[in-house]
Amino acid sequence: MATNSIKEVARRAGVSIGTVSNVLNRPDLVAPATRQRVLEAISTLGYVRNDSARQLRAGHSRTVAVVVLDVSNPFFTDVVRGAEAALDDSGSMVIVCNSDEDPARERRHLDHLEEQRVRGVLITPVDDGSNARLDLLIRHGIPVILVDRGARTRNRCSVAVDDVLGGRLAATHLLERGHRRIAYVGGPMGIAQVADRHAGAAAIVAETPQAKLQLFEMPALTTAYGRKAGEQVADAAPSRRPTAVFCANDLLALGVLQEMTRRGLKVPGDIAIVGYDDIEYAGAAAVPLSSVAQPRELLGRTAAELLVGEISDGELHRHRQVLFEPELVVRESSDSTLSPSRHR
Amino acid sequence: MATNSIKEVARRAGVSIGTVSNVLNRPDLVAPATRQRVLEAISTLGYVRNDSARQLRAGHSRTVAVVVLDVSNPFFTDVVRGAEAALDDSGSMVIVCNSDEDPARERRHLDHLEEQRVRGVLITPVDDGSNARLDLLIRHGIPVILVDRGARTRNRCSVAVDDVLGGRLAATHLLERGHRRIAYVGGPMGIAQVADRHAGAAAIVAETPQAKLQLFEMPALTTAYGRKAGEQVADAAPSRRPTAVFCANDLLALGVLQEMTRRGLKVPGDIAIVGYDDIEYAGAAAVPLSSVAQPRELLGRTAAELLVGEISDGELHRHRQVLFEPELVVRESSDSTLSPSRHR
DNA sequence: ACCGCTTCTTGACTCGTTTCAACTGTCGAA
DNA sequence: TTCGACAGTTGAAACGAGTCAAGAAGCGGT
Repeated sequence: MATNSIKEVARRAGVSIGTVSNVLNRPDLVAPATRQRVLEAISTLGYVRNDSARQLRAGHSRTVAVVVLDVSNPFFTDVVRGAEAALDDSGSMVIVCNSDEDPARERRHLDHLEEQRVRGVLITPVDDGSNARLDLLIRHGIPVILVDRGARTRNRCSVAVDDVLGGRLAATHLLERGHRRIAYVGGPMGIAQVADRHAGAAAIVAETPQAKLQLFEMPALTTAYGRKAGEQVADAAPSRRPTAVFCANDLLALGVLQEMTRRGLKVPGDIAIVGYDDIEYAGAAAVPLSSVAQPRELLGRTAAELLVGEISDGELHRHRQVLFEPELVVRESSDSTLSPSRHR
Repeated sequence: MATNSIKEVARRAGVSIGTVSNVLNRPDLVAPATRQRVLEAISTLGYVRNDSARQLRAGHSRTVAVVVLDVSNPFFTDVVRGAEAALDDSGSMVIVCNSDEDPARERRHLDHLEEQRVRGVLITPVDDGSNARLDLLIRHGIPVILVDRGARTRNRCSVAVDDVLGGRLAATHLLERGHRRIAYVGGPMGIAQVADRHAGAAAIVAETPQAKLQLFEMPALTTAYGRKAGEQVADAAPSRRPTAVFCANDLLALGVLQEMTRRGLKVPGDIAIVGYDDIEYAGAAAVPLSSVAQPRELLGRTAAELLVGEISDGELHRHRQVLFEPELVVRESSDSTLSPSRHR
């Protein structure tokens, strides 16, 4: 029962295997009566197509893999959602692989995916070292779309969000509200996103006389380090203390918010806070958090569409680098104008 | 270059395909010199095994599927993590499928997985209607492990967490802190978890004289409905207002917390709050949230282990139903004793 | 020179599907 | 009566890897 092949079905229906295959793949080629008989045989036998055999014949599978840095990160789960939505009615299946920021795991996944001859890979690579492995994939004929990493080389498509612009948006907003001493709480500057967001903010701040952007570089982008950063900011002498904090992600921002609340500093009255990513809980925080939102689903959807394009274009495909614009969502945590008197 | 088979390798190395296969699968059978030659051929050709062909021959794949209700839900991502950890060194690969609570999507996934002859399926089914489909899978020889759903029928293994106990833990805790008027904020009672948690709490409350559990049934388990529930609770006449709220999940609890804060009610002073699930942000809320924690990774890990067991046991496998115990994590939101004077 | 033994190596066959050239009927037109 | 056209149907030949009975080669002993 577990192993019923097309051959069994053919025997049962009194036709050849070719006909069964036709019923399955080009039903209109088969006479209605025959088709009926075959379908009955299929259902009484409980026959289920064997995908391995199909793939072997076809030379490739119909699955698309999404390799993410962290399955539990809402950013990536939304990207996956978008990709799924785009591929839903193309007959392909999406499988999600979790590299967990571990190069070895990523490698293992890519090896396995190549053995599976997947149709294509959407990936946020762990580091630049992945590039050699990805080049190999591409040379072996498996299209690769980079997600949230601008492609340095031009031999692949990519989708990303403009982090520099995100930094500019946040800084512009805070400057408009009258803030002149602004803190940037970030993670390791080795992370491109962290550095880019800083660069954008710094560029805008530099254009404003008397405005200063003070950098706090934390070891990781977590709530705990957010609290620590909050301490450092709050400990500054009142006359030099930043009146606003822009954080590289929302977890840091929530940490900062907690610490301010703990110390009885009012948000946004004493300190305004802007986060980044607009995670689900940003709006649900004690003081709803302003945040730079990225079009996450769109990112996944577009990546998938680029992939479909690349597959169907074949040889004459031109790789594209798509860059999306983030949007600032202003909520209570930064929504007050600093009275001029508060300066200096 | 894209299509290199074992045959190419054999030609290149001047051996037969059988020998190449042996190098790949039982290297010790091959003389070192030959092995070396084959390995060189493999690397100069950039040969990559074709998994479809292997699977076709083997009769089944080496992947295990996890079908979850919602990829973005931390509960499930942790379950996936656990399963991955357990299967990491078994040579199997984990793929994640997202049913998104949609029976049709779930069906499509299961169909596809069966065609792929996956080694096994860990699934939290959308509803009881899935059972027929799952029975079919099992009859076709694919082991199914139910996650977070007690198995009604005995033809499959399952892992779950005791939600009734979770309700008891929360209620016991609140009663011990002196609360007698307790609210249960839940979602649709059609959801087994919601009903079970209520049942547990109700049972304990019923044992305590003068204690009352008031039910607030919201349409969904979201922060927004948490706020709404918070309004209802707070609007009660002070003499009848609950002094504690037990929520069916943390999102509801965060909503309640927000609403209380908005109205200037002190948590836990005026109202104590206990949530459920212990999501990442529970501890990071404005007032750190007490919550009933489930051993999520353990759930996934155990499910995977049951699967591995079932595969290796073969015919003589006895299905098991594993039930884990949740744990109450007490944090600030419920951590104060109600003074007796506050009663009535 | 032959035997028995071990150590490698071979290649035809198998897995289940798709494909496609070839075949069988049937019908209408010339 | 023969011919082509057409609609269905057939079955052998792939696809790539794993298996295993059988064979080859080497070696020591008699």
